Amino acid sequence: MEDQHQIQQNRNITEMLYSHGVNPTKQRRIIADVLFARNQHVTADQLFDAVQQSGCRVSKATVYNTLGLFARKKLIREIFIDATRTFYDSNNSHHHHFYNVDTGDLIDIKEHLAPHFLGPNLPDGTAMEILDLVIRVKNKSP
Amino acid sequence: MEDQHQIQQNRNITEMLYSHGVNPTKQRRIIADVLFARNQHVTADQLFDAVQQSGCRVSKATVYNTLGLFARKKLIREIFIDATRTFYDSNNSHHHHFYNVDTGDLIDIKEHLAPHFLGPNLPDGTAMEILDLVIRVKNKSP
DNA sequence: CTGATGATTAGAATAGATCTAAAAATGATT
DNA sequence: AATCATTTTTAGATCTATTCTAATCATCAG
Repeated sequence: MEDQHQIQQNRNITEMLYSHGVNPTKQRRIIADVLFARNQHVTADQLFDAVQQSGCRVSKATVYNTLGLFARKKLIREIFIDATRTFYDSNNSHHHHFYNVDTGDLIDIKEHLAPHFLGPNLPDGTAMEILDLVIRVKNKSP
Repeated sequence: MEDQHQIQQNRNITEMLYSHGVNPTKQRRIIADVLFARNQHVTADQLFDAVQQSGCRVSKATVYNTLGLFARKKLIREIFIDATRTFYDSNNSHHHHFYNVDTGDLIDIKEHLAPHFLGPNLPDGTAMEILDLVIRVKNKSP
């Protein structure tokens, strides 16, 4: 039963990698497995630890390379909080984030709430510090 | 005439520092002078170079400390592009940014354009890569 | 099997930022 | 002016997230 579920999970992950143009190597499947186990925000370091804990051995360089690759292939999103905090978000759907500068928590903003920033929709017990919006653009190919 | 303007500029900067609760020391005035000479986006490193070029000597540590202080005191804004790119924006008014991933340019978005992101308002010759919105909140003081 | 290509790895290297401890400046008090 | 406390600056060391390097390993077409 568990095995059945695990096999299904592996198949899904392999599919997902393929469909995003990522060659599903062993390490990439391990990393994806941990990363997509649930929607979550992780740092490269946290993910490295989580992979270790799962009993598999993947080097830290591979974790960094793979997260970069996944982000480039739009499997996941990179979120730059500050110079020492880069999160990876396995939830690929259109949404934004609250970041609590006191606690370091990164919290999802449901997309439909986005127009209501100025209303009373901040997380309980928090006040807005600053809203930073960066739109990354790229040069149009000619 | 130039001197007169410079004196006025210095007075303005001293005022500005005071009014934001920053003790206007020599180095801080030098840094503010270069930083506010025009609205601009600079990295700590670029600012350090610019200060050098202006003929004044301020250590790099002081540049970092001072930029951090100014940001904390809301004289300027910190913009985190990625793990190795932190910009400081001397334009304190309410606005956002385009970042060109190909060129590394940081370009202002006029606030009133913000609701029209999806329209044809991107910088010429560019296409949207990703829109990242992070709202930084802090715990309400009890 | 053989060679080519791509992936992974450990550890070194890099770079932005921060820390440290000492020196210098400032300012208040006598 | 001399003393003391406080703040600021500084050079250099240190930290830490990330990237690089060069060697090894895996995969697969022929």
